Amino acid sequence: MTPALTPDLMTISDMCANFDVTPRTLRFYEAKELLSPLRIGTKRLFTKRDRARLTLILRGKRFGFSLEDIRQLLDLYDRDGSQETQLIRTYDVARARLAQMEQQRAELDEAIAELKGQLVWGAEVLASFRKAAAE
Amino acid sequence: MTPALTPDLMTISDMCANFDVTPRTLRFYEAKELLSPLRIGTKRLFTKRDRARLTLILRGKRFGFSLEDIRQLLDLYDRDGSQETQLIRTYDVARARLAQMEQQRAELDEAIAELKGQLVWGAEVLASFRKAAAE
DNA sequence: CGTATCATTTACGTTAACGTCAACTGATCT
DNA sequence: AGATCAGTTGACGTTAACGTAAATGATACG
Repeated sequence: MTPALTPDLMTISDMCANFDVTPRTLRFYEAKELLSPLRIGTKRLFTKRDRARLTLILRGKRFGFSLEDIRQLLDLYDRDGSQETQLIRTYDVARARLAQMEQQRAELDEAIAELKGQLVWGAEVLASFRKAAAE
Repeated sequence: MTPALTPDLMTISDMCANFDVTPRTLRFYEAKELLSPLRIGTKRLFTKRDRARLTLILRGKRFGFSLEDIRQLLDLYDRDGSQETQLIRTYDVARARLAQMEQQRAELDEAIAELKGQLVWGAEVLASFRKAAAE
C-alpha cells in the first residue's frame, strides 16, 4: 500500500500514477517553476496545491496553452487570486486563446474541405482507370 | 524587369515573390529533394515542374502533412504517376490524413466547448465581484 | 575600376517538451 | 551484508522547419 498519505502528501510515483505523467515531466515542471513540491531530505513530496496546479497545467495543455502561458496564468491566480484586475486579465487571456482556437478551427475546416475535394477528384481518376482497364 | 523568362525559368527571387517564401526555404526544399532546379553555373533556375511541385508542397503543408510525407507523395506522383497502385496508395494516404484532421477537429471542438464553459464561470465570478464592490 | 546587388555554401542556432542515459544516494527487506 | 527499489541530479539527444550570420562569388552599371 501507499504509505498512508497522512497530510495528503504524495510521492513522485503516486503523482505519476494519478496523473499519468512521467517523473521526468514532474521534475521538468518543477524546473520551470510550475510546481514546487516539498522536500524531505532529497525527495519530493507533492502537496494538495501541487496537485491542483498540475490539474490546471494539464487542462491548459488540452487547451493548447504553452507551458509558459500556463506559468503566467498560475502566477496570476497565486499572486492575488482575488484581485479583480488579475481575474480580468486571466479572463482576457482565455478569451484571446478561444478566439485563436476558433480561427484554427476555421482553417482546419477549410483544409478539410479542400482535401475532400481532392479526394473526390482522386476517386474519379481511379474510376476512369478501372473503366479503361475493363475495355 | 525580370530577364524575360524565356522557357519559363525563374530565379530564386522570382520564386520567392511568387510563392511568398524565403530563399532559405527553397534551398532547404532542394536539400530535402523536394525540388531540383537547374543550374546555370552556380545559380538556380526553377522550372515549371519545380513550380508545380512547390504548389503541391505548400498545399500539403496547409493540410498539415510533414515535408517528409509530402516528399513521399511527390515521389509517388513521379515514379509512375499513371500506375493505378500508386494512385491508390496516394489516395489512401490522403484519406487517412483526412481522418486524422477530422479527429483533430473533434478534439478542438471539445477543447473549445470546455474553455467556453470556463469563461462563463469566469464571467460569473467577475460579476459577483462587482456586486460585492457595489455594496 | 569601383560598387552595389543578388546569390551561393557552410554551419551553427532556435523552440518545445520532454526522453534517455549515467552514475549515485538512501532506505528497506531478507 | 547483499540485493533491490525508488529517487535524485546532470547533461546530452530528439524533431521540424527553417533563421541567421559569415565569407565568398558572379554580374551589371556608370
